[in-house]
Amino acid sequence: MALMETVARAVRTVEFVAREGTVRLDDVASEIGVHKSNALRLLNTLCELDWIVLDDRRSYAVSPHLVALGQAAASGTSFRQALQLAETLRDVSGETVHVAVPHRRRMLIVGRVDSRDPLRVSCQLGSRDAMHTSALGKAYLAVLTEPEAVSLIADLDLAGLTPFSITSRNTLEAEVLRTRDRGYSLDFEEGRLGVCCMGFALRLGSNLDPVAISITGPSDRWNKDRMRELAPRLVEHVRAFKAVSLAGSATGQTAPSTIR
Amino acid sequence: MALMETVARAVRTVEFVAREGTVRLDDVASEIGVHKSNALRLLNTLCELDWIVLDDRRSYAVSPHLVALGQAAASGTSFRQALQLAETLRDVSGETVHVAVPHRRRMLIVGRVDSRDPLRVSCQLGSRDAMHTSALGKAYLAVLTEPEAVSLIADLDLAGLTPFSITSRNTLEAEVLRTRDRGYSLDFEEGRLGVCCMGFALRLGSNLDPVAISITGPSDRWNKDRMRELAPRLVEHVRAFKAVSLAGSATGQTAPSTIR
DNA sequence: AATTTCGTTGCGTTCTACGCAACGGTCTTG
DNA sequence: CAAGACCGTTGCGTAGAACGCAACGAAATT
Repeated sequence: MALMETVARAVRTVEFVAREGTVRLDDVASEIGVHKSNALRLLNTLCELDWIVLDDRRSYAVSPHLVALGQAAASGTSFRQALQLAETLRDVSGETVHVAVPHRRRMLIVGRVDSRDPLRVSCQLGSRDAMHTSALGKAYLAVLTEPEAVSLIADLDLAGLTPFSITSRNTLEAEVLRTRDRGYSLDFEEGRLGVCCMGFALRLGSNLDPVAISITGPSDRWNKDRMRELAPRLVEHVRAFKAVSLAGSATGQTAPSTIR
Repeated sequence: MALMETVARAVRTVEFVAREGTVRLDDVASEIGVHKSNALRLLNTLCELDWIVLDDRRSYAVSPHLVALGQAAASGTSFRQALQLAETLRDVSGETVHVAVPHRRRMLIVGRVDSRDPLRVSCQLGSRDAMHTSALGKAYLAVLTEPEAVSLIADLDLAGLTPFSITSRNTLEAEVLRTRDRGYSLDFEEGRLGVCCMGFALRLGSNLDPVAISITGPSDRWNKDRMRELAPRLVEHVRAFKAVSLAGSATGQTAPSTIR
């Protein structure tokens, strides 16, 4: 499988610009590792295609049109399904529900259904949580096979974020095992003080990366007791959803995507 | 200026997949106009770069990672500014405020601040309104120079969406002139029955496309009287914002006439 | 189990993308 | 205000990548 270099460079360029917010020509050239004349053609082409814009004569930024692209990605069939479950879980728990996928050893938040309570926890779309300090990450690790999980954990940087963070590989592996038995993951102020989470993971597509879902709330009310009280209902909703989802994909036929 | 074909093909591929939701190899090949072996390499490369995923062994979809990209685009400096103004206008008017940019002869909605009223109007991010039937479009047309506006209007498809839609070029040009004098655009059920809008446009970057902002509400309460009542305050907020924005970005220099 | 459909691979050729180096504009410094 | 530095831009030749072709192989369909 031969990778197309030019495409890779273009993609890296767009991601670089998006990450930096606003960049200059030489920045791109050095980041991508090409001559500046080539970086210019790359940028010119991407401008022509409306993916990048000249912010101020000599500084480039990503084009607003990419917002529409991201929106399309968030409206994909898999996500529509996941968000539907997320809404159910929000209604049952009353707390904010996040949807995330693994990305570069972290969990990338791609969807959200906010709690109706004014006092709530809500993460920004596009932000990325560490695997070992979030219910999202631990739920994801728990649906992987044992060797997959172990090798992934071996690659993680187990930096502590709060006094409750797991910082040892052995502890994390044991926690993942317990999560697998339990059927859902937990996070009591491991990622952020005052914030607790409960997480699930599901495989939507057959060979698609699993998706993680977490219920996030303030530690005052979204605590161990409350979770234990709601766990059976929440687990049941996830189970039922998995059954429907699998049944739908088994026959191969999902709803035809009518866009627009 | 030579355009890079491979990059263009890759971009067109991504946009095609995003538009369709889920596609097969041959679809891409015929859409892009290349041999299927080449389409395969394109898709393989984009998969490797995590921009596209295999949904089900033989159907491709856009990757969730593009959500993060779109989010980055929506967090750009220009947009943060525009959304800030949008929030002010929402608070003053009580209605939903949309932010849009021109894209392929339509107005692409890239930002939104919702009304706090449960009964509200709210357009989906990424959707595209026609220019001649929206306050967004008419506000945009009004900040263009006369020849620019005329040539753009000449290219529009003036299909009527409601009995109140403008469907004649002369009427539209006259309306744009009146909008320019007035300082804001209006839309009384021209795009959708029961929905009224009031729009503004501003140039944020020096040679960036102008951004349009509209205040959208149900015709029952967001009517001519209410708009007339609030117009002075709203216009003043927009004016003040423009002043701050210009002072911050440029030395007061107007955009060079040559774009691209 | 046979047939068709569709994704995959190797190879040779063409054309594109790349680096180089010189040019010319704009912003900075003495 | 002038001299210099900086940075974006352009033409050109070449190396190498991208492309089409055609055969292969694995599913899906009958």
